[in-house]
Amino acid sequence: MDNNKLKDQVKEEFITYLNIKKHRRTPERFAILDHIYSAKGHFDMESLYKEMSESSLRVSRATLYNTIDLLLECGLVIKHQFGANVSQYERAYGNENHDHLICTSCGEVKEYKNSNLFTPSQQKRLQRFKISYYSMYIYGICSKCQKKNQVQEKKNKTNSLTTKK
Amino acid sequence: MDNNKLKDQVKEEFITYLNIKKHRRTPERFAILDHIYSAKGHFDMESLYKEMSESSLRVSRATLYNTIDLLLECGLVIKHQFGANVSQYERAYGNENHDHLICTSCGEVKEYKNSNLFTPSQQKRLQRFKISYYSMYIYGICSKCQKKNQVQEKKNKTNSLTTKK
DNA sequence: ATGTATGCAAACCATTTGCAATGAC
DNA sequence: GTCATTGCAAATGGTTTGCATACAT
Repeated sequence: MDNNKLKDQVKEEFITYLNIKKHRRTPERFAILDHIYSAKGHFDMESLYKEMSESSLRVSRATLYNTIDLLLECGLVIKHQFGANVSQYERAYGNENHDHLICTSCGEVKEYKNSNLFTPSQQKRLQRFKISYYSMYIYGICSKCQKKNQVQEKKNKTNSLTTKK
Repeated sequence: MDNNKLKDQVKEEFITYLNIKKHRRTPERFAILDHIYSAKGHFDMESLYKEMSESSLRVSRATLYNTIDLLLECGLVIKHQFGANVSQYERAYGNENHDHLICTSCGEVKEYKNSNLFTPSQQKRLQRFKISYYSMYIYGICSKCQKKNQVQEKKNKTNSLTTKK
């Protein structure tokens, strides 16, 4: 399987990072990384905790948060805070580069493939800032909610007309 | 003053929104909008609360949160969650369009002017999503922290050499 | 007069922290 | 053997909520 290759690669990268930082290579840390790279898409801490509770190696919330911090620092995981109370995460590799469409009405988050990187002039202006990754959040109203709103507005109109009479 | 003109404009827009939604036009709501449009840049709820406590019309935290929700909904204020625990806000008008450079090392957030809008082909693909605004967050290491890290790494090297002896 | 909006304080809940026990080195 | 890491449970703190009072309509 192709995903196993990726898993090995990120594990290697994680080990290198742990060695440099002189952190220990615990089974919990590898299990968490492995689990995160078993699926694409967004996840939050609660779902990760529950999923891992049912897996071979159960880990505590504290360890989950600790390990996520390490994975964020070495760039293997990306963190998003779209507007809800819970932070969302996703693996950094094996996902296509994408922006996020966030509906401010229903909260739905959709991925939107968009591979426009920085132009040379932008790169130049950013030269002193070492980019590790970037996130584009596009807020608006999704098509479903637009329709819902239209229906709602029609209702309101009818109501105000009848009440005015 | 030019800013007063903007204040009047956004107040008008807010009134229109309140009327449509049949919300009341309370002095607190206008005071909060006015205060937010008195300065550029980011702010959080705590600083807004403290500043307004010292102003002519004191408002409670509850009202602050209620009103910010309204201002978000009608698009007069933008909300950011850069990674720290507190949400950051900024006024939507009178600020140049800008992206955000967020240093993952020290947490500093810098604005970066960047007026590249969506290309026609992107617009087309987004046609069913009604964009109200978008935020570009660029994570990385700022120049200051890069320097700090270099110094740190040199130290580590020296230490490991001496300990190896 | 009516019912929405405010202020206060308590509740909520994701995340962080303190500490004893574990296990990587 | 040493000390970083884990798991547990308690603490934290930004945000939300419930309810009595105030006030916009």
